[in-house]
Amino acid sequence: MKNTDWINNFPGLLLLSPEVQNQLTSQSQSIGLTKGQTVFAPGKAPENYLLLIKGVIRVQQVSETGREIVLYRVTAGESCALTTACLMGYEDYLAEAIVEEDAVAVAIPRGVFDKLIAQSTEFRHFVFTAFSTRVANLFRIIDEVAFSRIDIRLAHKLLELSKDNPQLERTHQQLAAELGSAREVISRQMQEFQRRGWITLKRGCITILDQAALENLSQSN
Amino acid sequence: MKNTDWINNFPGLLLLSPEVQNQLTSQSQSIGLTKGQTVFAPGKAPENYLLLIKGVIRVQQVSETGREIVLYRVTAGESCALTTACLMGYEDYLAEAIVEEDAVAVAIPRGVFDKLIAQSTEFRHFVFTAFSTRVANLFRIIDEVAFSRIDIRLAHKLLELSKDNPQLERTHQQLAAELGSAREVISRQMQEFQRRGWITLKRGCITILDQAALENLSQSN
DNA sequence: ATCCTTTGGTGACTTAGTTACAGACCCCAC
DNA sequence: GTGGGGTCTGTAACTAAGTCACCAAAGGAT
Repeated sequence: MKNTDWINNFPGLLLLSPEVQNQLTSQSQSIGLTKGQTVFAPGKAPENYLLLIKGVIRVQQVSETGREIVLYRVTAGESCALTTACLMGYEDYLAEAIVEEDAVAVAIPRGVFDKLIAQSTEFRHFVFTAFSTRVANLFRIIDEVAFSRIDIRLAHKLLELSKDNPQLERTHQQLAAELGSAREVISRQMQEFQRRGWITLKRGCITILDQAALENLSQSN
Repeated sequence: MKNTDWINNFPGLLLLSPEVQNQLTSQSQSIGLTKGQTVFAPGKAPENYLLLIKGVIRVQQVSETGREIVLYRVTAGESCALTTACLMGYEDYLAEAIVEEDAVAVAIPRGVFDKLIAQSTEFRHFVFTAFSTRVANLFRIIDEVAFSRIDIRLAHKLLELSKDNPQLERTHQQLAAELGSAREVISRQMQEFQRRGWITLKRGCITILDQAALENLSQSN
């Protein structure tokens, strides 16, 4: 990537001195990631600090029994902070990252990353902020999995995933994987939502009819 | 604390150059923490990076409905890495830390911490390693809460908490809070363990009779 | 059209969490 | 010692969630 405009996607990086920005752009390279590709997995260590310019990467955990739960998504303008940190600590890593929508990322080699961390307060701040956002998110997931009802979590997730358009192309199985639940459980809950006229179901597609009702449920503790 | 011996408690810090070690010891101060004290809580921000020399700090999450789950413990020779990082990112923080056994900690002011991170590769490595260990632990908790049976988790927790001596002074309620479960559930499971002759129960005290049996269960996926 | 795969529906059952108590234990005051 | 009050544990009935086994519908490929 000759073009260095990508840095504009990251407000936190615009605070860096021109000199540091220059190092970032000159000593990194952009890579393409295609849908379905595994960015990292237990035992498969990424060598770079990744900044996502385009696309979506899903980070999820898979249990021994094959059940899954989505931990978070990395979208354009965000970094893979958490995963990289884990690797810097040489911890065995239990999650995996899958490209959900074709993506372009800037890869910052470990050595450069390390140097920039040392050099730039602003870069450190950028990295740590990304870090703490993810960690706070993990805390929230623990809270939800441990203490929240599944109907509330499902309502919340439907809203989160449908953000802009009310058509949501997901299978019940995929939604179950989002929440770390079972397909049958999600199917039943969605039938109940449909019975109440909040959504309609078609094979592989959910249409949200009553967003307000879902919001109301999802906030009800 | 005039004495600078505390640094010996942290193998990772012994790798630092004498100069950096000197900065650490000269620009920090030790503080005493008494049992039951709140080290931080949602809305109560710690100002320092803490290194624990003695004692135990418990980090836990409390749900809106009052249910609790223990996330991890900081013991002598460890740091409060995660919490500090969260604060550096200015994230709203959902967990709280309670002193479980009278403790002594070295408090490194934020400014000094920041300077050392910039200066020393080894210090960075120390901090990131601590960090990633905690994050990996959060991943494990999510996995267990979402996918593990409560009897298996309980067996595991009993072993973890009883490490050296088979007498374990905890109430059922406390164990439930460890696992993010309910007291009645834990009571029932422990009665079952007792029925099988694995433990005996007295008010506020569990005695482990058959450690092997518990280990066997806790490993059975 | 037929076959096959994916997706969704259903009922019976197990496990976990909730609610609402009652009873046991323990410490302290008297 | 006796009597209370608080803490801790036991129990039963119920709801919520997850599991298992199976079937049926939808949609794509040949």
